[in-house]
Amino acid sequence: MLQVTLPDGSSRSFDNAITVHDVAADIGPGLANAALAGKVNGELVDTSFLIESDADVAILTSKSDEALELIRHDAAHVMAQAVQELYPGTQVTIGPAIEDGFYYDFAREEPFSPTDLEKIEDRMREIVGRDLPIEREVWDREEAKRVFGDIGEAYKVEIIDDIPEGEDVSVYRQGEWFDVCRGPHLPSTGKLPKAFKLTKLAGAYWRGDSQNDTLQRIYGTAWRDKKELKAYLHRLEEAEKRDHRKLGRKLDLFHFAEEAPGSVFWHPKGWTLFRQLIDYMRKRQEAAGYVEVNTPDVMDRSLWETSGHWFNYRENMFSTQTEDERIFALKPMNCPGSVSMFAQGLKSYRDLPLRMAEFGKVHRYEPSGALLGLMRVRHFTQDDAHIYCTEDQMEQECIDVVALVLDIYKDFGFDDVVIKLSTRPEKRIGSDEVWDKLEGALSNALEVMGLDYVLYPGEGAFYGPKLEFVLRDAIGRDWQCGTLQVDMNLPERFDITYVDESGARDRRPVMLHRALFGSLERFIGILIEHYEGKFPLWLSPVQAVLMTITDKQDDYVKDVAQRLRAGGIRVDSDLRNEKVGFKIREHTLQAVPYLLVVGDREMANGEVAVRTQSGEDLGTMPVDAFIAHVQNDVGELK
RNA sequence: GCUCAUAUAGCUCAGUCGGUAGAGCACUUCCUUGGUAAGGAAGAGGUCACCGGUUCAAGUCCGGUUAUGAGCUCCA
Repeated sequence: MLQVTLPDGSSRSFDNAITVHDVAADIGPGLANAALAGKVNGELVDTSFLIESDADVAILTSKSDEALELIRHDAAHVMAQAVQELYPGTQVTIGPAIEDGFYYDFAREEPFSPTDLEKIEDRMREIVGRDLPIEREVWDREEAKRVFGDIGEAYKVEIIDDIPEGEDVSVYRQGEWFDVCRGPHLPSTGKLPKAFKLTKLAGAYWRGDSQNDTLQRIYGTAWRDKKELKAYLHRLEEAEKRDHRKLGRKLDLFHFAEEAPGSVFWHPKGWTLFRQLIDYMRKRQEAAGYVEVNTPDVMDRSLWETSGHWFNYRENMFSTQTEDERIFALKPMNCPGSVSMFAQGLKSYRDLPLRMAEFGKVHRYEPSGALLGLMRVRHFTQDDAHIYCTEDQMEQECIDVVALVLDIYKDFGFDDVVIKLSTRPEKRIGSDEVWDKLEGALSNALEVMGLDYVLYPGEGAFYGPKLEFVLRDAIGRDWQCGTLQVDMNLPERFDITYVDESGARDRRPVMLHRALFGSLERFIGILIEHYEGKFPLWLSPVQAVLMTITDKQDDYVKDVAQRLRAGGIRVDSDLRNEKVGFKIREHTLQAVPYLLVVGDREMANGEVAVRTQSGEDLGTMPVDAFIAHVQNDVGELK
């Protein structure tokens, strides 16, 4: 006798051991047919899993989220089978489910072409049509290695070697094809919904290590049904319209040129945006007790030797040799300049915490393949700051930084920001006691504030742990924007000190590195996609456009434009010989918040007719009333 | 840096089998003076990314370089 308890609390008894499928069949034939997998005592299993003692059992159908993962994993297997049928000699490696889909990495001399993807997709549908039962087998480890070795699957042999001793080597078989896999899987290939699509081809390194062989990765997406697939593809299309590179061109914000890869040419409108953000940050920082400084862009090699960059970061630095054979480098980071600044003159404990901000332009020679629009550039501006404080002050300073960055993000509508905490890496400097202190300062700050975070063990910088504040772009890529790092290394290297209460001159401050936008370039890239180019009034490069109906209003409009500018409004005038409908359309597409139409009537009354970007008609109002309206609308952010 | 792809007018793109390049929008001029998402006509605009090769002939085929894109790696 064994008893099975279902999620609703009801239970069923069976005389002998039974499979998950049997349990489903016992409940009803419809469920037996729909069952894709089971959950036994919380563990995901195949429908063929044998239940031998009392257990909590749930039947998973395509409705559950876990089933969607199974579907994607199965799609990867079906793809691998299709690839090996079509291209014999291709080796399989790994193929997991990922967000929205799956991939599989293959080893094959000849590259796959985009047309191959169509063939593979067709073959996948055929394999689904064959409705091959998917069966789990447990193999002897050495036997498994021999079989996979014999058929030339060298990577699989490595994978089998990596399965921990004592764990089963499970092999899943579908028809002639089989693969080492932990599972679970669907009962048969016919259960895989024909709602998948192969999306892209890419190179990938074996085990994610650039020292290893390059494999060919095929990405696909898979869903419960065609409707979901269609919705996903539509979502992608919509996201593409938000692409900051497209909008940057359309809205005339910036461009890139071949001569300066990874460096932005900011156009007047884009630079206005940039300046608004700097003005905003400056105000926030001043209110938070920061001072602002500026340090040189080009500094002598010796400074970079002291900071450690010359040895640890040189391949990422732009350097230059002058006529007198001195070697200078463009700063890749602001910290060494900041520390030099701190070292200037005598500092007292009374000066701490010293919060020193700098809008610093940094240059990093990033790998060519890493460049991406505004998101990853070689020349960017950080809203950087370094906070020098005592160890006792460190935690409160961390709390204040986290509170400030989250509050600032809120002003842009980023309410739930992903926070990552990266801790001590294997290669590091400093004692474990110091690391305990540094990591504790960061994690305590988050915990005191009741904030969730994701832990990335071993991902910290060699000199200290870091917090990252991550924002997502239109197509779902995550970008680190804000960052907070604690550092006891640089103060040591530069031997900076302060005088304490007792007059001792050799007290070492702790140093916090923080950037809130992170890079202005990247943050603007995120903002463009976030707002789809329709910036809030205070950020809009052009806040209002005055447009005439006929040339009789030209002089009046020039006069009104002067008054609006005097009122602090960024305004353009459109005096072109075009119909007003044409002008409305054009400036609406340019996402100008206020469109001001001026005809004879407005001119006679000293008014403007106001229309918003969204098409709302605010009617006519005197010029001063409009200025007041805008000033009110911009609010405190300005 | 690695794998694959792409590069034609300011922008978006077409260009078949190798035979000296085309559209729409934008731009300029003219007509039109029109009240809330595209008025009309004409014109100008290209060393087909760059370097080399094959060929009687290259935007088109081949090789290299650069840049860009997707992903990988990296991201102090």
